Amino acid sequence: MAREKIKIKKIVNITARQVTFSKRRRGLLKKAEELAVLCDADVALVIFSATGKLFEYASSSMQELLGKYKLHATNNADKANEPSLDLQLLETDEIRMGREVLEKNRELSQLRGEDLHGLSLEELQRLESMLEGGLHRVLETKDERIANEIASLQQKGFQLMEENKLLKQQMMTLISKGKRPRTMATELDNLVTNHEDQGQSSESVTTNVSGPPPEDDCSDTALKLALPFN
Amino acid sequence: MAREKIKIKKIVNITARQVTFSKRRRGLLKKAEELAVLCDADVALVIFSATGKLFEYASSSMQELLGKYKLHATNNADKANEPSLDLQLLETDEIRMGREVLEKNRELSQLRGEDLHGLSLEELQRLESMLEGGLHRVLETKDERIANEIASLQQKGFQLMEENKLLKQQMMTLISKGKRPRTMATELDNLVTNHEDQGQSSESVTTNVSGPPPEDDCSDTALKLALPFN
DNA sequence: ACGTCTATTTATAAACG
DNA sequence: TCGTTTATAAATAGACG
Repeated sequence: MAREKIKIKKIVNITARQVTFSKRRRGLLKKAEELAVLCDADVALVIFSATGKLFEYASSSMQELLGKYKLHATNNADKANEPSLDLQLLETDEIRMGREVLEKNRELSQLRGEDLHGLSLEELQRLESMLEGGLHRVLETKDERIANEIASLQQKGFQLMEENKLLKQQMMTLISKGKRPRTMATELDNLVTNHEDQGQSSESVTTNVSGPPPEDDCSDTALKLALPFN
Repeated sequence: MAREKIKIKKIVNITARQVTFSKRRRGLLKKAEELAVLCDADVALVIFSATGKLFEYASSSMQELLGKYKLHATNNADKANEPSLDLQLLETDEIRMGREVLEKNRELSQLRGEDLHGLSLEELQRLESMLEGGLHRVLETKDERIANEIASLQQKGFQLMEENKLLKQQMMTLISKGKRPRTMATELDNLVTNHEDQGQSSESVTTNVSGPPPEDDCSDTALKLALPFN
C-alpha cells in the first residue's frame, strides 16, 4: 500500500517476497496485539514462512488458546459428525503427515533427477526451470560470498601491510637509538602506544594485537590475524 | 488511526470497544490472508471476543497448522524443559514425522534457492553440484524423450508416405481399368484388402482406416492418420 | 538481510444516519 | 448495532545504502 498498488497474489520475485514477508509479518503481529489490548480479546497468531520458520503471537498462553480453540472447533463439528471425532482427527492428521512426507520425498528425488520416468515433457520442463532458477540463485549467493571474502582478505592484507610497515619503523627507531629492551612487556607497550599515536584507522588492529607470542615474526602474525573468518 | 490518535490500551467505553473490535477484527483477518497469499506463508489466526465468540482464519487446514505449530513448540521447548511438557500429544510418531516434514521442506526451499543465507560456502558448493546433477539428468531424459518422439514421428511419417504411395497406385489402377464404383463400401473393401496383400507393417494403419469420408483426397487422409499421437 | 526514507495506499476513529 | 462518510494516522512498496 504504498508507492504502487499491488495485486494480492503470490509475489514472484523471491527477494521482494521475503522483504514483504518480514515487513507485513511485523505489521500483522503488531495489529494482533493491538486488537487484543484495545478490545480485551484473546488472540493467537501463528505464521510459518515459506521456508518453514515460525513466528507467533498469543495474547495469553498459546497452549491455552489452542485448547480453547479446539473445544470450539470440535463442538461445532460435533453437530455434523459423531462425537468421537477428536480421536479421528488425530489419526487423519498422522495419515496426512505421512502423505506429506511421501510427497516431499518424491519432489526431492525428482529435483535430484532420480525418478524422472513417469513425468511428461511439460513436467520435465517445469523441473528444468526450477532447477535452473535454484542453481542460478545458489551461484549468485556463492559469488557474492566469495567476493566478500576476497574483499575482506584484501582489506585485512592491506591493514597488515600498514601494520608491518609501522612495526618495522618502530624497530628501526629502537635499534637506531641503541636501546635494548629490558623485558618483552615494556617493549610491546612502547610498540603499541607509539603506533596508536601515528595510526588513524587502527582500532580493529590494535584490539587484535593484544598479547601475541613475542617469538613470532611479522608474517606469522599476519597469518594469525587473517584466520578469524571461515 | 484516524480522526484522533488513540493510546493502545483497553478501551473503557463498551460500545466503542465493540465497534473497534469488529472493525479491527476484519482488518486483521484481511491482512492475515494477504500475508499468506503474497508471501506464500502458512498463517493461522484465532480470535476470541471478550464475550467468547470465535473468529478464525487459516491459510490451509487449521488442524494441520496447529499440528505443525505444536511440533515447533515442542522442538524448542525440549531444549529447556523436560519432555513431558505436552501431555496430550506426545505421540512420538507424529512428532518424528513432523520433524521429517520440516526437514524436507527446508531442503526443498534450499534447492529452490530461497533460503540460502545461513549456509556456508561448502554447503553452497554441495547444493550447487546437487542442482547441477539434477539438472543434468533432467535434461538428459528430456532430450531422450524428445529424440524418441522425433524418431517416432519420422517413422510414422515414413509409413504414411508408403501408405499414400500405395493408395495412389490403387487409385490409378482402378481408374485406368475404367471401373466405376457401384457403392462406396465395395470400393473401400478393395482398397483395404489389396493393400493388406502388399504392405507388411500396416496393422496400426489399417485399424485407423475404418470408415473415412470418401470425398477426401489422399493428403487429407494422411493428415487424419498423423493425428493419433500427442 | 536490515534500516531508513518517502510517496502512496490502507486502515480506521469519530461522527452521523 | 450496523453502514457510510471523512479526516487523519498507520502501513507499506519501492528505492537506496
